Amino acid sequence: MRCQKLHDWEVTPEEAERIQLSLASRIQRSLESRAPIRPSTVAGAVVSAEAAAVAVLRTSDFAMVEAQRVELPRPVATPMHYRPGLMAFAYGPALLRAFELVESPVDVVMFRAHGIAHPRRLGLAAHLGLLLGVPSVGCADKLLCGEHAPPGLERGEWTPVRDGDEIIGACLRTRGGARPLFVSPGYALSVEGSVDLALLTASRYRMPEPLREARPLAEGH
DNA sequence: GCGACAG
DNA sequence: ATCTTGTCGC
Repeated sequence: MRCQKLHDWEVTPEEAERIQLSLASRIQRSLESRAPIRPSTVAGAVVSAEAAAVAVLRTSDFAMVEAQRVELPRPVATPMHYRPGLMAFAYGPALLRAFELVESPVDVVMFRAHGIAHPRRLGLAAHLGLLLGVPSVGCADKLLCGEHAPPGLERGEWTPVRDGDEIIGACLRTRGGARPLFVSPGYALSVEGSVDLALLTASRYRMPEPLREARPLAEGH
């Protein structure tokens, strides 16, 4: 996959936040097109302290058709250097190198991170979706910002995540009785479209299949 | 102002 | 990441 270069990655935290604010307006425009998506392939992208991994799955049978892994440069993502809200600046370069290795066509990407459910509306999933020019969704275990009511216990039930007047994501029950997942639009998808994609890709398990496949690639080896 | 804070 | 609890795989 090819990726657009819109800015430097080696920047101060203050500069990183300015970049996020300037890119967030492009995301906003991309969310206006709320065409329902019927992907034939979905990629999952996961990072760990050691590596970034991308797994490409076919939606017909959820078989993995390609996997790529890139080790992180040693000093970048140590806990000491990680800042909530700036995750993309810690892991973005390695993730994009993994995407550059991907040869298969990818219709949509799911990230184990937030999309627009972010203090400046540019979580890693939104940021990288924009640079890749591919619709994307963020799927996280816990909230970074915003408020929500607890969703019902049945699979498919969800409540909006709100920050002030804005709806920035969904608290979604992807599996009955299990802890909900926080889903938010990345690039070129609405909240409803993001919920639909999460439910399409997660059936037996709480976590969407592309992320379940990518996780051990990022951690293992 | 203080603490919490995606991975 | 790290900790704890609830998720997940047998």
